[in-house]
Amino acid sequence: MASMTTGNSSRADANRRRILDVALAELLRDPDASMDQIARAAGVVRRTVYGHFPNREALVATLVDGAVEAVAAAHAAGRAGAEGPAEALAGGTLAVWEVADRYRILVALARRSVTLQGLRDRLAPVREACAEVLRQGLEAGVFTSALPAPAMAYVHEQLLFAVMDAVNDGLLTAREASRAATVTALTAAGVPASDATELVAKLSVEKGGPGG
Amino acid sequence: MASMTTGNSSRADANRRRILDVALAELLRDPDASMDQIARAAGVVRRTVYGHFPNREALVATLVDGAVEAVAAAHAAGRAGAEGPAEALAGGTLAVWEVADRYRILVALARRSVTLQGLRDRLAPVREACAEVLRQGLEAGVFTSALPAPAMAYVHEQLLFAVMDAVNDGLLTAREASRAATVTALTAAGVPASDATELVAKLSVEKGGPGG
DNA sequence: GTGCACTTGCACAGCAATGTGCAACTTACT
DNA sequence: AGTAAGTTGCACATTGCTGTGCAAGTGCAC
Repeated sequence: MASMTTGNSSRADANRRRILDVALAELLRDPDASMDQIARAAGVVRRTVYGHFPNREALVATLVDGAVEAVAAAHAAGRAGAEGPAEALAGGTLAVWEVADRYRILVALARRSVTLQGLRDRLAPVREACAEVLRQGLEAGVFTSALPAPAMAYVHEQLLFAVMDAVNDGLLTAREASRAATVTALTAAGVPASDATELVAKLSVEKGGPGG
Repeated sequence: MASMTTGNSSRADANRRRILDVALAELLRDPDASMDQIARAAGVVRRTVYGHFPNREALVATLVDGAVEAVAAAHAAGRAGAEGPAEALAGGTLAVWEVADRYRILVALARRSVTLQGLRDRLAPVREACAEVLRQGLEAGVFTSALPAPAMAYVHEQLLFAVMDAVNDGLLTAREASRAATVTALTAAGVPASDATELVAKLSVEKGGPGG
């Protein structure tokens, strides 16, 4: 057991992955899930988890690192090559939605937790990038809002989670949620509903989004 | 100590109130705040808290009851006498904002917590009332959205919290937040920005909101 | 200044979770 | 078969929180 971190058996590696996967889901369901709950859900004994991660904090940190990275990458990729703030906002939103399942846990964790407040900070760069896009849009007159750009970024973030909740509760399907969330995000930024719908439809087709 | 629930000394009553007040703030800061944290924050010993509330659950329940009631009442009052869905939505939003400080804890608690998941249900009536207003607005063509009315209600709710967070983080002042949040809520529902601003300005004056 | 209502300060039992140590056991590879 | 990495099943110490019991204290009212 000494070199469980360095050594690479197929089994050990698979277990590690599965523990991380399951932990993500389990912590989403209950941010206070115990190591035992996670271990059992992963089909493993608690002691084994401690073989892969020195403590709970390390496990969660690994999880958070991966999720933050994935979201940041998706957001950046979604904005790449966009023409104008509206396209950038829509593209980033659509892209982030792709990793939504993993993103959810982030905020579920960030909401509570004395232990994990650093997480909000970790996510700040993404929010700032978003705020910058919003700022440009306001300046260019593409966006309109009673709120300053940074506050709009907060709204944008929460708006996505609201739609995720709605999906979870069966109020709309995951298929339609992606575009609906993006349209709503643009609308909340003051883009006329018709323009927002049109833009998102165009981007969805380009990027090969769901439906047609 | 036998009749602390029935008897009424000025001191005991004041303590009870202060415990509830402080608990609200303390649980907002950390939904997992212990009885000891709450007690100390209220300038009291843990044992004393147990004199007023049989257990942690009862304390939180009292808190929740009060907050839910206040929010529901404010929401209803804000919609009273409104002409059309737009006014109803704006009025309800402005009114709810008044009790925002207490409302925040509700969702902070509802988000996590295996113990308190019933809270989301308790809040459901308010959300449903909101959804009904939204539905009427969609039907009347006053609102436009890619989302069904119930999902819009989710967005509406989260939008308010996003603005609250923004206020907490100093992105805008509490003074301007009330109207800005309401305008944004209307805008997210597809109401043109200019119309939304105008309507909210009118309502703010009528109801004697902040600023003018 | 006596009594009552409430508060305090301890002490206690109980529980749930964390993190470790160690001796078996199972796989997989050779 | 034999070896090594990984897994399991306990046992254990520790910690933090809950809820309760009881005796001594404090303030207010009459």
